[in-house]
Amino acid sequence: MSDVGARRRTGRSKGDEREALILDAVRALLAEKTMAAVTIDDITQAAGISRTSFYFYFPSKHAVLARLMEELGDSFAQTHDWLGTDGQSRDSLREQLVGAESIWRDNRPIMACSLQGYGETYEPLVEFVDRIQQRFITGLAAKIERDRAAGLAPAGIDATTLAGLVEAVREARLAQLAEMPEAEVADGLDELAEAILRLIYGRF
Amino acid sequence: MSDVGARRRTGRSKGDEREALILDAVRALLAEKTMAAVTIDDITQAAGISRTSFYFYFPSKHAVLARLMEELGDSFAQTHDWLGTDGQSRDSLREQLVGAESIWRDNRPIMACSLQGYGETYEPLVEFVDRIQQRFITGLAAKIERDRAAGLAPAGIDATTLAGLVEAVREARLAQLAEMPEAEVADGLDELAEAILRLIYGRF
DNA sequence: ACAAAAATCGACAGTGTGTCGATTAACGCC
DNA sequence: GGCGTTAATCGACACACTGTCGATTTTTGT
Repeated sequence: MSDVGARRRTGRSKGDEREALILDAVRALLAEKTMAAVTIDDITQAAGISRTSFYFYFPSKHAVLARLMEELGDSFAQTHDWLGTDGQSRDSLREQLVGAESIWRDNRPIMACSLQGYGETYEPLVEFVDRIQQRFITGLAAKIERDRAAGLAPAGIDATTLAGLVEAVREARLAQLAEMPEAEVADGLDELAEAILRLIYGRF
Repeated sequence: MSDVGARRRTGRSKGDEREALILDAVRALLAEKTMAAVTIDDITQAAGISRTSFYFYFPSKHAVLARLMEELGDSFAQTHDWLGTDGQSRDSLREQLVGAESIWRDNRPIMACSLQGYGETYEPLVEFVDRIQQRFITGLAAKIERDRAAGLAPAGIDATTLAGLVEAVREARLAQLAEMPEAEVADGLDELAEAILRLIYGRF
């Protein structure tokens, strides 16, 4: 269940348990406050450990957030199947959006941190978020070029740029939807799908 | 040249001058550091005043930023003429974007603060940014509905929602463009205009 | 059982914020 | 041109949060 870092040589338990405790504490705190407002003392108090113990496990608050996000990065990677399709594939797109929205909804506070620009000071975090976005953007750019070559999509905007624009609406809207009552989500996703298709395939 | 707040009864000069000094200092500092990294001591030092003097003029760093932004709010309001047109009016849209981009470029650090989500803790600032966005969104929503009634634009997405999506791409892209060399801007704005038109008028 | 490494602790030093009471400078008026 | 009132400035303080140290206690492998 361990064998994670090179820090502990054998499969210890006490430490990993504490680590999980900290992660949980932060998750819980994030439900009430914004990350910037959460203090180390809040965390240690919630986790029932002492200040110094925290620093034994993580070098800073940012590092905790990074860990929290890493777990999510994998989830998102699994919702990219639409990128593999050809043409509009509206249903596949919708499915992809449904998946992404539910990740957003389930991890609202954590996701919010990234676009609140928290951790602008902490390079690793910025890079990490960037990498996830880039993965989506390059994937989408490839799909767009494929579709254009097949005559399914109009030219007119550089494929990578366009993919970036799509990513921007997608993210902005998912963030909003995750804040809204679940009943309105279905419509919201339909609209978002329509918007994305217009961006890529729209003519006028 | 004064008569601003109710704080000073007569048209003093020393105070206003100092206030301007602080504003300038922050503007200058913002060119190097991010707002979160700028400290009050940085400001007072750059402005050549003492810590307490700063607090005489502004209650906090946020307040300075708010002031800086207010000045910009007016500028933006003047670039909304496209919203009054009917139909695509690509040229007018482009013009509007050119104007907005140049404001962005000239005030990059300040604008960046708002979308870095700095001041998430400071309600007035959040509200202010919101209000500016809302002005654009409601204006655009009205235009969209007008165009739809005239049969110039397809239905399918709630007008206000769509306006919000447009605002999202617009802002995201303007932010990026302001970071790029000026030579690439022209193309970038063409692409952005195309994307916006696709969102509003696109069919497929 | 016993050394080595993991984990915990209390106390400290640094940095940044915002506030207080007191002091100095500027104006308005007679 | 002095004199009260208000603007402006100052140094020092109290507070909150971060991150680090050296010392101490647990845990664990053999």
